Amino acid sequence: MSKPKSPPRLSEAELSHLAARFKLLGEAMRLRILESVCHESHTVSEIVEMTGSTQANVSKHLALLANANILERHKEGQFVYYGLKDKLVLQLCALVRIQLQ
Amino acid sequence: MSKPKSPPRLSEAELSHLAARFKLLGEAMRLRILESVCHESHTVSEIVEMTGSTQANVSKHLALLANANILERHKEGQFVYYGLKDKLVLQLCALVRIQLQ
DNA sequence: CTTATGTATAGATGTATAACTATATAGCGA
DNA sequence: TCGCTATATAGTTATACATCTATACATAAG
Repeated sequence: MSKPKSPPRLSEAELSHLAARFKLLGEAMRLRILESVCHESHTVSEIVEMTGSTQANVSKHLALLANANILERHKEGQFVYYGLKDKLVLQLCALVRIQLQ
Repeated sequence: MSKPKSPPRLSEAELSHLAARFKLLGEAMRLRILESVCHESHTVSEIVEMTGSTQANVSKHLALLANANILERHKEGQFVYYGLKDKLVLQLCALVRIQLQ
């Protein structure tokens, strides 16, 4: 006989990680950055231009997204290119956009 | 002849809504609340007990989630039941959990 | 009505963090 | 070497917000 199947609760750690992931996507500027690199990699300066934010601000957000393995970073000479590493975020955005009609 | 297809950029408003949605999910306590009602509706008191937070705090989060149409709310006598309205958030969580391995 | 219980809200506090300015680091060209 | 450009980081400020305590509101019971 099986137990009354208690729902498989998420651990504290899992919840925190999940929340942290969502929190990263919960900022318009970061979404704009993701949008700007969703098709091809770009340098920081290009992303600054595309998003209309300041260099320092963009650089910080890029670091956050790269640390979370959402973006990949590679250096070419004096330029640093950022590109979308975790394509799944596009699916997430698409799903949520459907939710919002 | 077609233009070089510029990516269909999200409007400011869309970006904000998208970010707001993600931000709602970017809080461990709210995820815990969602988890507690993902199978069946529960009263505020029950959710307070399940989540281990305070009544005031839970009530506030429930209001946020209900206003965002993620939870549905109905009153029965002196009790208020909250239940999952937007089942899509479960898919979102599942997807992100996969991302995190 | 009065009391008890369930839920919501108001106000205060602490913390996290986005964005800014300024500066530091790194690599290229002269 | 020096200067120029690209990127990162440090320090500051302002704001958002999670949480707490206390209180208000709503409903049921006596």
